[in-house]
Formats: sequence, C-alpha cells, structure tokens
Amino acid sequence: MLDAAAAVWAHDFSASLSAIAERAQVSRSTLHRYFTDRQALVDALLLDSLARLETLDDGGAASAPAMDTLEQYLRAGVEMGDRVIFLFADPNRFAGNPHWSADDGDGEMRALVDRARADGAIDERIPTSWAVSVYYALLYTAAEVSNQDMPRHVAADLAVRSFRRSVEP
Amino acid sequence: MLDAAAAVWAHDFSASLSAIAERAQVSRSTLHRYFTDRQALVDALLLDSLARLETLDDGGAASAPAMDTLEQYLRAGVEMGDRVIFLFADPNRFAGNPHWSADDGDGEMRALVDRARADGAIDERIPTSWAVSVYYALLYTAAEVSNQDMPRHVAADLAVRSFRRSVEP
DNA sequence: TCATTCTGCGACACTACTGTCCTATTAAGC
DNA sequence: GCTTAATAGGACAGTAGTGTCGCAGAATGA
Repeated sequence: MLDAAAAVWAHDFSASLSAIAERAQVSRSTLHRYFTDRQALVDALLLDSLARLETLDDGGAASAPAMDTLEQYLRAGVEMGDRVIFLFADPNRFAGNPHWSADDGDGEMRALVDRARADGAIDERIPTSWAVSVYYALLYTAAEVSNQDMPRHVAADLAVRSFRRSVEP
Repeated sequence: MLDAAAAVWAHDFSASLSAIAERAQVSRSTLHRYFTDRQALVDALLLDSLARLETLDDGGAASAPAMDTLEQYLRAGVEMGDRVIFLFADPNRFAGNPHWSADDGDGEMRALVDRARADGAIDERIPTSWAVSVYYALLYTAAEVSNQDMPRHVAADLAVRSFRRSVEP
C-alpha cells in the first residue's frame, strides 16, 4: 500500500484514497483499516521513505571524502524513484509535520556540504543553501526522468556529474 | 487576481478559490465573474505566464551564442518568481491542457540546447532531455530560494553558473 | 442627480472525498 | 471441517469546495 501511495502521490498529491486503494488492489475498507485517516497514511509513507533514505545513508563510510558520500547518497536516492518524488516534489508539502523537521536530513546535508567544501570539492563562493537546493533538485529531476526518458543508472550518472560540476571550484 | 493565484498556487496548487479571492482582496463572487470556473483561472494564469516567458525570450538576439540566450532566458525566468514556480512545480500539472503543448517552450528549448551543443557549450554525451530537465530544475530552484534564502539576482547568478558548469564539456 | 456598472454578501444545490459502520464472503491456521 | 481473522462491498452522514443566483450597497460617469 505504501508503494501504491508513493506511486500515485508522486504523480498527484491530491489524489484520493480510492485511487490509492485501486492501485494497491485492495478495497478502500482495507486501506482504512491499516491507516485510520489520510494523515496516517501520509505520515507512514513519509516515515518509511525517510527511513529508507537513512538506511542508504548509513552505507557510506564516515571517513570517505564528503563528496563521495554525497555521490553515493545521490545514487541511492535515485534508486528510490517515486519515494523521492513524493518527498521532494513540493518543499512545503510537509510543512508543520512533526516527522518532517526541516532539520531532519537537512542539517546532516548541510554538514556534509560543509565538509565537502573543506575538502575543496565545493567552491567557497557557493552558499551551502544553494548547494543543498541543487542537490535535491537534481535528485528529484533524476528520479523524475528515470520514470520515462532513460534508465535509472544513466539518470544517476548524469545527476552526479551535474552536481559535482555545478558546485566545484 | 492572476498575481494572487500565482502566489497562492505556487505554494499549494490544491488551494481553494476562496483562498485566492482572499489573497486578491476581492470576494469569491467577483473572482467568479472574471473566471467562470477554476479551470478558466488556471488556463488564464497558464496563458499569461507563458506569454510573459515568451516576451522575455524575444529579448534575445537570434544571432547570439545559444548558451548566452539560455542564460538570459534563465535570468529573466528567475525574475518571474511565483509564475515560474506555478508553471514548473509539477511536470504533470498541466498534462492534457490544450495550452500546454509539451512542445510549447519545450521544442524551442530543445532546439536551443542543440544549438548550444553545436557551439561546443554542451558536452556531446549529455542527452538533450537531461540538459533541458536540469535547466528547468535550476530555474525552479532559483525562483524557489529567492523567495526566502537570498535576493533574486544572486539566485539567478548561481543558477546560471550551475547550469553552465553542469552541461559544459 | 440619475443611470449604469461593479462589488460584496449570503443562500443554495451539487459534487467529490472522507471516515465510520455493518454484513457477507473469503482466506488462514489448527 | 471448524474457528478465527482478514477482506470486499455497500450504505451512511459529515465536510469542504464548487458553481449559480439574487439582492443590496458602492462606485463610476454622463
């Protein structure tokens, strides 16, 4: 059901629960048993998606160059496809949601960018906020185009290349 | 009213007409007189926003290097702020809308990218579709961050730099 | 001033989605 | 086979948004 919700909501967040139930091939009753209301489903999908991001994140050795960690994280994110689109399509989508502390992945991401800057992989003149924004924008874009235009790994390669080039000195 | 609609819908496309009327400081009745239904307002805003993009586009000399035209177009787009966010927040938002021929700005954009590639400003290995996607992603991102993090022209500078670097050989 | 137009306000029916409930049917486990 | 749990299907009221209408007050302009 979470997969169905991600697939449907990645395309249109205002889609009804009926649409999700249909996609998941269950009745609306069943959907409602597992998730009392719409908010519960949103939260569950949000938590699950964030948890997956975390998992992927843990794969990276803390000792590796920060830019390599960013790259690995980016590639893994692209693999998540619809989940990433759901998460990052609209920056205001989860405003006010307790599970979506703006600090969530964001603080970590900023720290990573700052480390990469210290390593000389990011130009001094580029604000951290811009680097982070571009990072998410490319992640989202790669996930988006890999739904139609090209295979996932190609999109991931392009996103990685574009990100490194975008921010390097 | 169009400005109000752009401002509100840039933040949340599912926002009600009441919200837009309130933002525009008119009654819902008045809004309804000018735009019979929701679709009419969407179409009007879509057409108006596309027209503004066209106008900005015309400023570029056809003889200039394609990449310079792209840059100028990008800068002008960032100035449009909410209109751009409204247009490009969700790639599927206007699917099926007669005024949103995927070919609209897209065919033109692809042609521009191909010219830039011929000029040597874009790497041969980068697919046109990726360059176009990145272009719109950076345009959207710059419009987005210039609503909060930094002044418009700074965001535009960063977007231009990031785009050129992203795709150059 | 008067006539015309525009606007705001409220009422209304209609629609779509939501959340809840109940019942018959199916599947699973023993 | 029997018991238990899970599911599908439908009915239901409640809610929010939509589109339409009529009317009263304000603004505009001759």
